[in-house]
Amino acid sequence: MGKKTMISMAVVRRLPKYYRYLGELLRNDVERISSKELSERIGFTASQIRQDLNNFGDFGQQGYGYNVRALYEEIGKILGLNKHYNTVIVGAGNIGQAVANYTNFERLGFHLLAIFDRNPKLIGISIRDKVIQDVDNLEEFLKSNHVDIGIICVPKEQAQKIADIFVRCGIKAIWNFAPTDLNVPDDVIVENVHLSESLLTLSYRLNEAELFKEKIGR
Amino acid sequence: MGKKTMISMAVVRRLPKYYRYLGELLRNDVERISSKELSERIGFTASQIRQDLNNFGDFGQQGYGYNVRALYEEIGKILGLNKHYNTVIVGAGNIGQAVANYTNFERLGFHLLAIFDRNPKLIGISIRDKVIQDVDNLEEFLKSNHVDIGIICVPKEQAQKIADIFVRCGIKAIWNFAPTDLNVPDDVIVENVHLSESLLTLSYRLNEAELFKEKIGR
DNA sequence: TAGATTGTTAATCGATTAACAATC
DNA sequence: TAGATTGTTAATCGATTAACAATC
Repeated sequence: MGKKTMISMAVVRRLPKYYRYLGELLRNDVERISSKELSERIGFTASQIRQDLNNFGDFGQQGYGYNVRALYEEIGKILGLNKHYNTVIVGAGNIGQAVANYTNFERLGFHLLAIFDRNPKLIGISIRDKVIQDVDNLEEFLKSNHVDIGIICVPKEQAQKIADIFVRCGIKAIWNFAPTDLNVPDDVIVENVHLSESLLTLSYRLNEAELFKEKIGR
Repeated sequence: MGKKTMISMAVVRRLPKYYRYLGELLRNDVERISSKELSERIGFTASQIRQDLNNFGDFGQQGYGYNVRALYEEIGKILGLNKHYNTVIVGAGNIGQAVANYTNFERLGFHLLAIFDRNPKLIGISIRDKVIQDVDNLEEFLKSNHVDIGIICVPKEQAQKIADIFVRCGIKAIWNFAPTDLNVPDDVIVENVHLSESLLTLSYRLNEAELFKEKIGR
């Protein structure tokens, strides 16, 4: 009996962490693991682990636990890692170059097809065998190449314009590093990486105790 | 009357977004805004906005709404942006360099003191006027300089070792870009940026509909 | 079989939304 | 004052945890 209900984002965001921990267990030749043991390592409750996994199927076995390799592979499939994705990066500045050079993504099945920038000083330079192309060629490129994921690494002022091109060319998933929110149709998925929001969260937490000490004093 | 209760992370993670939107309004010379108007722009409900802000104080005025500048500044203070932070980056690879070059952080009050790496080819090179130093000098440096935030951009195998040095030298906040979880004492805050988890979340969502189509077929 | 551990239901907890009295 | 909009309480919704029967 299949469940058609969409999975909550809270669950989805834990999946990559399961995958990472199971990969480590696998590399350490651990064959089986109970939700209780995994709980102690990963820091979620055993109950939550069982609930999470049961969203996708019955991967465990009573009295035994979970087979590490089988579960690792199942979660890999759930995450879509049995597939291959073509990506392009737009913006070859610091972050664009960092993402381009992160070879681990290639290993996971994310294949970088091309990099674009509008800066003449960068156009023509190679990053990992990819010549940086003029962003004016982006739309044409997307029309003649199938791209699954568009990666935006341009300044925030240009981000929406690039997103519009992506949408127009049928890209359904955008990985956005620009510090802004993108407007896209409902069928296009945007995953944001907002570094400065992460840093501000850190500075908030660093000051939190103090913040409320002052309040109490009032 | 001050509230001493800690704020939930759900609320905290929305604060930087409020700050960003208020900054934009300010730049567009918007003087006042109601929770309803802000709701339409930022995408949170008006009710949630009022609840969130009331965790920190009474910033609004009945019948008027919120003064944009005042609220912007208040949230800035809440986020700790009225203070100045010294940071160091360990790991001068792609991500380390990208973070070092992100000058916007400087503008927010995060001052980069030094960059470290263990690669002799990188040691001695300058990034934004900072000479990359040998990581063997890290501990000594931290003992003679006050550092608020340690930024980890080394491969995952070395990340815990660096975190241990940070903790030993009294650093209370770590911004971790290594794809691993760090073990630190309770009084040390870790903020993770796990790029590959973000990418896997994206690929999950790209495949979600399909995943459950298959399930139903069974 | 007995012990272990899952899958799953029920209970709890926390976060979001709705409603409205207070008040500018 | 009348209208608008907050601050805040109450209701709802969703996510996590606890409990335990099912079963390997």
